[in-house]
Amino acid sequence: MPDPASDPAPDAEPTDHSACSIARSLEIIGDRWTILILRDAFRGIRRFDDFRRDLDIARPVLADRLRKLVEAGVLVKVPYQDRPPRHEYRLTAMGMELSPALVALMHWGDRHLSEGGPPTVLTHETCGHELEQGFWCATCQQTISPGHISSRPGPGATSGRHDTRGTRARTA
Amino acid sequence: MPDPASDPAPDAEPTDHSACSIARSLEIIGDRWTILILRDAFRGIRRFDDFRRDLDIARPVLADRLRKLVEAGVLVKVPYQDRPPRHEYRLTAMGMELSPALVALMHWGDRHLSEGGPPTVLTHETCGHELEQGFWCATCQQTISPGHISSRPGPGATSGRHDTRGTRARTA
DNA sequence: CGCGGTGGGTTCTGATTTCGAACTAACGTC
DNA sequence: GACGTTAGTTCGAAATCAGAACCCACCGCG
Repeated sequence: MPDPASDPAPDAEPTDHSACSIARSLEIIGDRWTILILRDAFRGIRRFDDFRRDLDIARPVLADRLRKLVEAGVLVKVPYQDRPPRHEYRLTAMGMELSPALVALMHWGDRHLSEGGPPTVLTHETCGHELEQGFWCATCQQTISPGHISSRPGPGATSGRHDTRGTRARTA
Repeated sequence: MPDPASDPAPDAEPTDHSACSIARSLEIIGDRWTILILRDAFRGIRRFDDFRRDLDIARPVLADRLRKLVEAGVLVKVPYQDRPPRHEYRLTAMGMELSPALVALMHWGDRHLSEGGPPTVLTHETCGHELEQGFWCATCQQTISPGHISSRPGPGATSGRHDTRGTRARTA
């Protein structure tokens, strides 16, 4: 069980960034505006001007980010009227699968950056109770705490180990 | 049960960004380099020069990002020798709690951006089986699919609803 | 003691990017 | 036919970036 605290500096060879999924993801959504655009998309915003108004973002920047997101397959342009050709931007399935990442970011902000009371809480629609985001072992049918996670790097992974768990809060 | 697909453009009033946890989080980690630095930190890298070598990042940029992360409380400087004063950068508890976000990003990249084989897989340390990241209802003792999530905005949340689920892949 | 090497930076450049304000364009409406 | 709406593009100013050089404290070496 590797523990970063007892394992000072494993390697120094430059990581091949093109082979790291995080780096690849960041090439698409690694931009402050882009993530806020996606957040708005999850909130139901779809039209150019609504994004612009809500985000108070410059038009060229918005146009650029939307274009890139469409190119990447995260959003699609769906026409909603013909005779001035107008379309809206919708999340694709690929885009929707970013939801865990957005939620994780929101939770982190909630926990550590908010002052005054509990912010957004996700609830189970059928029972109404609070949900937590975590890791689930389908075989053992139980949730896993970060301390019990190993990683097995596949072909597309960064070289070597890639612990995403932490050192049990010992470092703080 | 709000569904973005049947609910075209809910609002146009500008969102108060300072009141959105995602926006607040992005103020700290909303930067390509910053996230890569954190990824490295999770991999066990701790020293200035190791970050620099691994990321191939310019010194001033690295120094700036590390300083900001320390200011924000995501990293701490821990001295590891005295007589040339040297220190390493370690994740705080707060920093470690970014792990779900990083993992979500990695998973997304793995699923949608990787070519050729399955990349990094997280496994349950005790049973060895593959883990999935998801939502868990502690009351019902079951995982929840994105379609069964509601959100209840608290004081620190964005105004109104904040669906993080999507429109059941209908949009693609 | 003088000299190079190392870790951890800062300061100074220019080159990119990013941004916002203004303009374009196509259409609908009064 | 002047005006508003939607969705952009073009253009110059401003922030950001990378890179090279420089600094400093220390260590080991001869």
